Amino acid sequence: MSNRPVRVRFAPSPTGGLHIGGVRTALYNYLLAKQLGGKMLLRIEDTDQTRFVEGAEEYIIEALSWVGITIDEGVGVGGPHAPYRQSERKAMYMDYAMQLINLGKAYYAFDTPEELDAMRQNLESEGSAFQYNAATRTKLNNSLTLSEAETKAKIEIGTPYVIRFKVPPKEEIRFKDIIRDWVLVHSSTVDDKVLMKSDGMPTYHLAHAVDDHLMEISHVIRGEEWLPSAPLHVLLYRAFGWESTMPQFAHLPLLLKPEGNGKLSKRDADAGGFPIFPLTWTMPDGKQAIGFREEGYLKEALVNFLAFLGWNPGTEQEMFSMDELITAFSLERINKAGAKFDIHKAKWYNQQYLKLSSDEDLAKTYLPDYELDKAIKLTHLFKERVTFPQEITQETAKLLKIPATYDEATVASKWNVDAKNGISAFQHILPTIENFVADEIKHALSDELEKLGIKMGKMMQMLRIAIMGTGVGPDLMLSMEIMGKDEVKLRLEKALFELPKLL
RNA sequence: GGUCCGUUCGUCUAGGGGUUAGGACACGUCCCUUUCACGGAUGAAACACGGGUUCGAUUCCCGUACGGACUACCA
Repeated sequence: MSNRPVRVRFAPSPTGGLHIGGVRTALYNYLLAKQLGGKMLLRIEDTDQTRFVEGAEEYIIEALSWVGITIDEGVGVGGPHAPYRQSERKAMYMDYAMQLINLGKAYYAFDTPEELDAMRQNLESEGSAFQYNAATRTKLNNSLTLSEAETKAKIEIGTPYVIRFKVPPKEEIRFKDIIRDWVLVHSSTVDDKVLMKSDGMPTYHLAHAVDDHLMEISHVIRGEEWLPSAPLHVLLYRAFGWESTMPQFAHLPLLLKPEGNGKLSKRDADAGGFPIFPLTWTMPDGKQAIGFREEGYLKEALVNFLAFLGWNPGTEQEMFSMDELITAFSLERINKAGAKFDIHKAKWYNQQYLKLSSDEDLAKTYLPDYELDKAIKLTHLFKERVTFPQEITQETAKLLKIPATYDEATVASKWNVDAKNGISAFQHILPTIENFVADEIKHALSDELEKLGIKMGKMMQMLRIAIMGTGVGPDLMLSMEIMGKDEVKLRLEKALFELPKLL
């Protein structure tokens, strides 16, 4: 059971944009597969036709590929167990369900959704919950209470039915979860879940168990929301006689709201001003939910951040490339408790990875309209000051525009005789600076100021205002170098004309 | 309500019967600096509570509290 080849799967439903928690689940699956030389499968669980959303599958594939999760087998790439879309495997699930019926481990049920709802509501008003199980199934409308002939007749005339699993009574279900260790549940608390729906489609429970078995999945790594139904799944494996090859389970801690309590939702993301989808997702109604990619997150940063939400290597290393994650990862080091989603850390990672990116690469993609040399200089100027790469574009645009206004508060406090004389002096010597580069500009300026007895600190702030309009920004000398002598001359003239008017 | 899972700084977490309970993000202060940022240094900041077990419990056990997930012919 544990020495089988490692085969894991990510099995999302195509119901919309891929939640960031799903990306983490896929990532953990991928890390384990790569580390152990196994295979990563992508299976699309589209058994609920009512929730199917056009484009979701393509989106999932693109999202995984963007973060660097490569699929060895599955939708989009094919493989020996094709098809990998459950809707295309529809016919076989009924065969498996029939197997259980013939074994007496499943039965037909004719109760209508309305009848069941009514019973639920009734019991709920009394403070208890309805369960379709050993205690109630003998009183309900199913093949256990009907005669064989009656059942047959009902089916023949087309009465809608479902197939339910007959949970064995009085059994301790014990299974080992890699993250939570042994979990013990009594079979009396698990319901006779529907296996086949009346539309002929299997439910998740049947479909995933059958597929995981057929696809020889070795580890089921999924969210904690599946933990309560895991006992049912174990029972299913037993009923089919597949227990010896049952996958190992690992139920991942949930991603929680940044503040307050509960599962992380789209709402929280909107409220917190951060994305919840890896890529921008366009909803059927045309509304868009921005993605991490479009927001400016680098995939390396997202992956590193996500990997650390619920897992850590046990060392003090914070930065991990995908390859490093693959070697360091282990299911045993995953936490049990849910992790609050704090976007601050993601931004920090982004900044770190941005600093690590090459100036040239960034320049080419974020400043494509500039001559490469200049673009590289600009990138260098801004790279370490911003969180997102597109800010390089924005900051560049600001830098290269002659200031329309000047920061009045700073002008009010810094404009003095020294500043005025210093700026004028700088304007005068400007033509004499042959090689207009940062170092030369700085030397020329400080030499001149020394002659005049003006301290550099007395006028630098005002010089910055004169050139840039604002009191804060990147290295001024470098900025001037990039904009060029003529531009600086122009700005000084304008400033000397405008600034006195502000007093 | 029932079942299951969980609980170390504000957040992500390390650790684990005897520790000054460690790191990272965020925050404060200082240094660097023409400003801001980066970087460096530094500070504040945590074992939910109550019982056991033990020479000793944050660590093991049991309760309680709190939180979460699930409780669909959704996944």
